[in-house]
Amino acid sequence: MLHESLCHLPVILLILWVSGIFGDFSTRLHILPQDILVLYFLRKCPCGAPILKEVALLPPINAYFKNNDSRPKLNELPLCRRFAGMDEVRRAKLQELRKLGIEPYPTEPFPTNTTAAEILRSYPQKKSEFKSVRLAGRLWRKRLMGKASFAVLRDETGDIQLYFQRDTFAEKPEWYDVVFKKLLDLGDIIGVEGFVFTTKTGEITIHVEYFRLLAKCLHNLPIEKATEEKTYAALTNPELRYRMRYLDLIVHLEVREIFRQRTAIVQAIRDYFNEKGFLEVETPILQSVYGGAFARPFTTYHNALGMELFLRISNELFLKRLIVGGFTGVYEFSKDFRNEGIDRYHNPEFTQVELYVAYQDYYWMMEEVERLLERVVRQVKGTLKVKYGEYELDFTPPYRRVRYYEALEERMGRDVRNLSEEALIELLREREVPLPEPPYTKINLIAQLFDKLVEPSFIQPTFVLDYPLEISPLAKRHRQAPELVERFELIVAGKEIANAYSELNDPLDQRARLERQAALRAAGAEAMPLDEDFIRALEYGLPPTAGLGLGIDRLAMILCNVRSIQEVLLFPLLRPQ
RNA sequence: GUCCCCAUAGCUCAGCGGUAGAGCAGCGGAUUCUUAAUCCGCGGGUCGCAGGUUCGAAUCCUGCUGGGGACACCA
Repeated sequence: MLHESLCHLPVILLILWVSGIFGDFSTRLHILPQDILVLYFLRKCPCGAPILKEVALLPPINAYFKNNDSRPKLNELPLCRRFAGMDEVRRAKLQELRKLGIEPYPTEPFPTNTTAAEILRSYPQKKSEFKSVRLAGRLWRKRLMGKASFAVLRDETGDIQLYFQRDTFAEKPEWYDVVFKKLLDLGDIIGVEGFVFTTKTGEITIHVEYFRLLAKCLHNLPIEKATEEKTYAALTNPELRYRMRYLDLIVHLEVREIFRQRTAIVQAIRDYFNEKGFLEVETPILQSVYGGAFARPFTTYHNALGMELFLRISNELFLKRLIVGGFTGVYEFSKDFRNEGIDRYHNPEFTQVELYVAYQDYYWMMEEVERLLERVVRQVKGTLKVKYGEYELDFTPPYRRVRYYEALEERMGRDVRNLSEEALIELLREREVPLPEPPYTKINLIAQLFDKLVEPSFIQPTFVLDYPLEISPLAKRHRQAPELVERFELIVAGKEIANAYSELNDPLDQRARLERQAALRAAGAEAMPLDEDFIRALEYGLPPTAGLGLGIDRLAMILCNVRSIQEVLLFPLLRPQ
């Protein structure tokens, strides 16, 4: 062996020499196509030992001489190989089922009488009630062992083990051997009927006596597997999860739980408001004048009217019109649309619930928010202490209350109200806070300081109250300080989740403040347009009113302990593919 | 809108100039208490798209598309 290799040495040296002619050999130690050509002509080592045979499998010659069509054509392969790993395997099984007279998408219903969770919860106490169960869901795992097999069924409520035994199977044995073992795939939707028992290892299991295919699944499912030592991740790519949310929901029971909780949050809020006698209403999404918030709107076009319309950025002005109209408490779960950037706290369409209650003020509303959240958090989480990331948030009222300027002074170590614009800009630079959008007004700079330095520091539920008048054009002047308004925000985990005022009901003041906004708008700033009809409504008399906006997505993020808003939106906005 | 990172098998990822890899899923076989079933065998890819550099590109460069993160806007 050794001497054979040695006798190839001259050939190898020849190769190196020829290669040197073709290119910069010093940078590589690999065999090139031209090397192979040399070998091809030499064929044999001077000692007589064949060379080409040994070299023939080297990569370049493979590429060099290989006929591209030498591989078997796809349709020449037997079916089982041709479509291995592809959806077509399942398509073929579907045809096979039809041949056996089994419709893969039957019309007949399959009424169930229990669920996986129900069996797991109640069977140990009430064994006699589970002699004949019917349930339906996806076939989730198969552990085939010859004449008996285990499988897992996943229904809406969770997973339960199935047991199939050839000899006790009610149908013909072929149903076990062919239909169950060969033609059913993971992900297929089936209905099963049988009795519940406990295995030797203590797992509650359905002994299946009859099953029915209800819908064939034509895709391979990414199925998660996990043990103590190791987890085989299934579907973690966020893009795929959001684009194919149905798949995400099939695979991840915890994702289903997030959306159940989101719905539970909405229901708890609705229940609370309804018990209070507030009226749930619906107001226009398509508006010819938008308002109620600072935001760029989406525009659309009405063909018959021949006019531009806006998707609402807020429903505030409509709800106040309803209070003018005589309702004392109205609320709406409002999907609002804002034409702004997308990040983990912002989606272009999002949901808030807004509530307006006549004859109340923001102090009353603060207590109302505490009572509401106490109820909602307890109902959804079963406790008032909620884990959010590294924090444990405590929703037990009362929440800390801190005035806007006092919080700012506490954080900055001095009162910033008397500083000049230049001094404020300097202060922002000093604290490494990016400058806001120009024009730089005192109030914009102060608001930037507050938003960047103060707000994120409130982790536990905290009311910040008495905001500057300039940044709150719809809130009533503070009863003691005319440069402030009666407004609060609720901050949790450093983010605003609610915003409320004693609503401005002085039509003259409101007109002046909105005209000021209109002037700012004309100067290029983001500000509210003037809604003449809204002013007119106020002129008819809005009772003293407390108003609230509560961000449902943000609240859901906190209560579900997720860090991105996309996790609490079933179908977050993504670019189309 | 700006900057940084990512895109390889159905899924999760490795490879980062020299024949495209693993685990899970899939296919064939064995298996009547398994549970990540196990054991034996097998297949699976336009390496996001388009150019460029190179004898040779999944790998290096440029552009594009999509996503993630940060910033800006905003809630």
